[in-house]
Amino acid sequence: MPSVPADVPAIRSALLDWYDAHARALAWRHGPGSTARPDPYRVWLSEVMLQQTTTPHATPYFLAFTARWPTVSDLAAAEDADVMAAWAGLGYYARARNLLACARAVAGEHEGVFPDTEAALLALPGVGAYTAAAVASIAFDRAANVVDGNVERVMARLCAVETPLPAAKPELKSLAASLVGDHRPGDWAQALMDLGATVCRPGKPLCEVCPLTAWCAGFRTGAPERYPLKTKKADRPRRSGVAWVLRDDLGRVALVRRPDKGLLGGMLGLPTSDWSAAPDAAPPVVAEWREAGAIEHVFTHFALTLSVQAAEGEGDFVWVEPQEALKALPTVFRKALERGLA
DNA sequence: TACTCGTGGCT
DNA sequence: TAGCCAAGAGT
Repeated sequence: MPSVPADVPAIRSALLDWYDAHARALAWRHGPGSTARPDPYRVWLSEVMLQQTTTPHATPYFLAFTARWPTVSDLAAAEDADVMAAWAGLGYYARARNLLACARAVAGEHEGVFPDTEAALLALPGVGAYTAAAVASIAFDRAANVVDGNVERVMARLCAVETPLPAAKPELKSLAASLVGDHRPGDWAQALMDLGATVCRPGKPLCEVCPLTAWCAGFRTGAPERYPLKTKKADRPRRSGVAWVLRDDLGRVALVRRPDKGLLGGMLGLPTSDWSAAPDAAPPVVAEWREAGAIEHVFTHFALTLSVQAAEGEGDFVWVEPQEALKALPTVFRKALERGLA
């Protein structure tokens, strides 16, 4: 078990100084050391959007959501379909369902005001250990232990942790906890994450500009990029199926609302076969189907080839104008629809 | 605990 | 190009 970093006050001071000079300007962030109290709604919304999602990808969604729903009460009053459509393309759609559930819990059970403790935040839908700690520290100035993938990597390098992920998670969290303090908790959390994102990067870390090299055991090994160690992941299987692009005499596209649970849950989608079926699976309605090609899409745990067939016809579907459908669909269906319309 | 759950950019 | 990776949560 690696020891707690020596000289905690010096490490904290060095990183906070670095943050004051190098903090990134982000849509949801006030300047470092700002006395303006961040809006908990915006902090929470940004943290949910940033779960497993890059800043460039999340930023336009954050701007669109805050423009359309300026407060948590506005979001709580939104239609489910509008929120799911606005989330389309961002991925991990359970986040959008939980986002609405959380907004409605805050509006209905907390009088529209976000709770200001880590424990109370943790009880909200879609708010886990990371997000509860992040909102508590950034929005409410609580000394919470904010641990994401960046922080895990920084700790693994700083302390040269030889245990591979994911088994090392408790150890890395404990190391991060030893550095948390009451001074500028929100800035501390963001400084650690910014350092991981821009300096202590997964590949080719920029140790020459890092404020922590004096204390970094990984740096002293000469190969800091080796950390954190990881156990090998299983190979990604390949699946296939058929997607059907059916258009009525007005040119509208036939869509289906997917069940709330499971892949792409709660989202609109094209009618498809099972994604293990042979390409001759039975179409949803009788029509003169023609081959329109195929699309590839890679999910987290499998790769998918969808053969696309197109036809004109009628049936019991959600009929949507093609331009609207393209905006409201998850990427895999957007790709298939574009192929079917071509 | 281990698996499910998206997407796009980078190497 | 095929894998890696990103401010994780729910089950």
